[in-house]
Amino acid sequence: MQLRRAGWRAASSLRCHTCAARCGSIWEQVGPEQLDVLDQRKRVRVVNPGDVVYQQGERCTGLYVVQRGTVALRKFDEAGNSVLLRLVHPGQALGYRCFFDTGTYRAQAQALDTVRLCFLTPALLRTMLHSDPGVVMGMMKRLARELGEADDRFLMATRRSVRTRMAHALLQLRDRHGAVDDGGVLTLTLPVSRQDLADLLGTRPETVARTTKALERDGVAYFQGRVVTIPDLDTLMDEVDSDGPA
Amino acid sequence: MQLRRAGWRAASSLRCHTCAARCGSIWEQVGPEQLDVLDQRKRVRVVNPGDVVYQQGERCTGLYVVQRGTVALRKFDEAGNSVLLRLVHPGQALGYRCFFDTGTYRAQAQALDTVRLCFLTPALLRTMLHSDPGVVMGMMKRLARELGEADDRFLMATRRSVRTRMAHALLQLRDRHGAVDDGGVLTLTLPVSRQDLADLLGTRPETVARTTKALERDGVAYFQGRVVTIPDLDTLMDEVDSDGPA
DNA sequence: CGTGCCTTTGAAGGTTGTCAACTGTAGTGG
DNA sequence: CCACTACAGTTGACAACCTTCAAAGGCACG
Repeated sequence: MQLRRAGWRAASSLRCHTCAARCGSIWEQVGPEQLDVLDQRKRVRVVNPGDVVYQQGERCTGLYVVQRGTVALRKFDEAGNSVLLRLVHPGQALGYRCFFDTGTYRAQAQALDTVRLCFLTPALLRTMLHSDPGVVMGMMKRLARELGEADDRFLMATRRSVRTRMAHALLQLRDRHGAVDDGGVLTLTLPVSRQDLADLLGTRPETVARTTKALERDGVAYFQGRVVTIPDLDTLMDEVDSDGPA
Repeated sequence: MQLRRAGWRAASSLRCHTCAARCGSIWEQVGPEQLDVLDQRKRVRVVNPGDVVYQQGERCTGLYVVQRGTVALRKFDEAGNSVLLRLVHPGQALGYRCFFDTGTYRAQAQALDTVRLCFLTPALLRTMLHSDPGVVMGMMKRLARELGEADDRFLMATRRSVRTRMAHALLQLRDRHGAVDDGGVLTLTLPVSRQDLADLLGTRPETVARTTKALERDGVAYFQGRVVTIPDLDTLMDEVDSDGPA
């Protein structure tokens, strides 16, 4: 069987009905019967930290949904340089762009930690799409939302300073990578390197370093490697608000 | 009838089967019978230059598809300042983001010239989505493609100079707003003001003025109001290529 | 312990944003 | 028909932000 490769598991190792990642995912509105179909026919794949889910340029054979962990989407140019496009978190789909459009992966997907993925063949996805109206709506909703986020990201990149963008990014990482301790201090563990962070913000590593230092100087956030300590969340949010409205 | 407002017309005034905008649109793969359904139940709306298709914040009542003309998507902040997010051309959907997601328009849609739109009620779209597999795939494909374009746009904005972005934008406008004369000279008519062009490029009007002047100085393109004359297309394309690969 | 890579730091310069004034143009009213 | 007004667009001066280049520091890995 083609799927018998490293990282692949039987579907039964993970039940859709109890999957935490399903909230907010494209399967949010799927009925119980269809969930059974999904359960039986999906495949689960586990990818180790740093390993590649798929390579840019590879032929796309189906659709992934992240169930656990964080995936980095990187784009390579001819010279072999890569840019981190964005992060993909649990509940989000992976590779849908080429699945529906080109048929070839237009970016590389790399696991940043131990990642668990659900894989759907085109046939299964088709079945899901046609059997349950909720799936279509769920997918549309997710794509539409990501399109909106792309707009916001463009505005953020072109109209705000790097410092503001950094603050914004930290706030966004809060949900997936943050934790609040007893004293109300927020600690978050960045899933990415400085270089990758620079790519996310649309700037250079040097500027990232200077900006983190500036935020430390002003008591907004403290950076030790990938661990960020934020004493007061409001101070961080003021960083975003104080730089122009909207 | 609610639809009896200025600009609304009966569906019969435009036949889907012969609609030029259908190529590349979400209806590209729709079968003849479903096209008849669409024909009968869709509504056509004509909007005059400068007039608003819908306002930001309005409740979304259905989905538009541009059949003719160019629509500007603008985002307003609390202070009333607006930013041109992007242009929407024939074949592209309008308002799908709020249709599937929030239910409220998150930007204003303004006609830049005389625009003809097809309007679908939620019920009709649902019918289309469920009756014809091609519609679902067509929509997914379009959304996926736009998502990819959003990524490219972000990379363009963060890693290229304004001059390069300007050249790139001119090339993109070529399809919809350009014309080549006998001598191989490309002439394009910008659908937007300098302020709007600045927004599209992610910069300021002053920088746009300086950049247009620089392109004229170097013989790449000549700007007279909204009319741009490009003597040699290759020279323009070199502008994009010469500034880093990919 | 050395090596290599990522990160940081410093210095310098370029690109872009900001502010202000000027120009041109379109629309208005006398 | 022309002056006036209003506003978009341009131009110039300047500053700030950010990038670039270079080198040193730090960390993980062999």
